[in-house]
Amino acid sequence: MLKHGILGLLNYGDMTGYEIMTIFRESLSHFWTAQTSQIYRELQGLENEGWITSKHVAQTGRPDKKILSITGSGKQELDRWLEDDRQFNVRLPLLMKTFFRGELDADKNIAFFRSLAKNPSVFPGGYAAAQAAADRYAAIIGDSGKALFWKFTIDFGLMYEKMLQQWCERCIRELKGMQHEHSAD
Amino acid sequence: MLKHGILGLLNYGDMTGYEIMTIFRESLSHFWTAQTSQIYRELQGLENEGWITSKHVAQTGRPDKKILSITGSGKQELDRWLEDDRQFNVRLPLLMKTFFRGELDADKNIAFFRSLAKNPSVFPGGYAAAQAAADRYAAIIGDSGKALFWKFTIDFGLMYEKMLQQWCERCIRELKGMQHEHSAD
DNA sequence: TGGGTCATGTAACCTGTTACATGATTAG
DNA sequence: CTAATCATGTAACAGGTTACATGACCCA
Repeated sequence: MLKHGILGLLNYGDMTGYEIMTIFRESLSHFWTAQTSQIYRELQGLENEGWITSKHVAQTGRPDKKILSITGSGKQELDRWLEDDRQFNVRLPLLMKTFFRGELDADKNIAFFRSLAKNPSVFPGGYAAAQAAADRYAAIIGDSGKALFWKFTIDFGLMYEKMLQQWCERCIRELKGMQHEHSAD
Repeated sequence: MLKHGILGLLNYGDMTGYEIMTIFRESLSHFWTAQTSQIYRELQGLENEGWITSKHVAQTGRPDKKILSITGSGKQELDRWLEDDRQFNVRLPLLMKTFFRGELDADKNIAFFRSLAKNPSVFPGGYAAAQAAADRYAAIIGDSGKALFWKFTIDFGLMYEKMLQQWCERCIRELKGMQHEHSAD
């Protein structure tokens, strides 16, 4: 996944690993976490596969850099990956923990859901910042059709956050209902 | 995550690896995928940590089995994990692909969102089956407080699916809007 | 003089994926 | 007779996490 994400970014234009990292932080990181070290490792993998090539550029006053470009076979691989519509493996750590929270007492659980509803999980920097970053890059990419899909992922994040809040409220209501039943015994 | 999920299941009562696997398929697998082989590997890890113990039971007519039990330190570890409310790493493969779908043409993308909206992603066996499994195990666990959290995860799945459908419809509308603009040129 | 930016990684470890392996009993 | 159920794994590889490493420039 990450490998193809990086390939997708390089498809917008040539970049250094450092630039990939900074764009990644403002875009893909909203739905995929990765450390800098992993990005550099994946870049080596992409080069080994022949999907990207690199050009060493000496600089004075700042570190030398490696400019990376997608190759023809890299573009082909990106398209192949995009066309593959199989379902993806689910992985929601939040639910894994929720599932077993019956071990903890109701007050702790209510506090948990309250804090979850309050803290934005998808855009820690806020929706506006995410949208601003998307607009900034849309101008660079210069293709409104491509930028639209960036926006779609931001829309998803917003809708997800709203849904999460509703779910939290519902869980809190049901937990409070249980508490009442108990005190009525 | 998986390690602690297995620990949580063993906290309901003693089980064999095989039983963990079957319960897993009807519960945790809705938000976490894992192969049988990984479950057995994690079980070895749990035993190495001293969080579970095993008892070999010889059987005639069917394979011998290993009955697993959570230990005191295992229960402690489970609680420690549950109390740790740090945010989790996000990982939404669906959005990774969506982000770059601008490479494909609008018709393909509309078809993609249509199929996504139609096919239930969280409960491939249907909501009713998931709920039935939860009820069945609730009777076994015999603790309505714990069963409530199982239900919460199913509620989440339902709300997520509805949200996903709305998102798909919205994306389709915007893509169609773009097509109109083009044909009006 | 201290922190942020630019710029690159290595190493060890842990977790997830894919493929393979075995074999008896029981229900249709 | 054949498929499902019970019951256990190993091996190799791919991908993600954590910790560590270097160093010059520029701005406050």
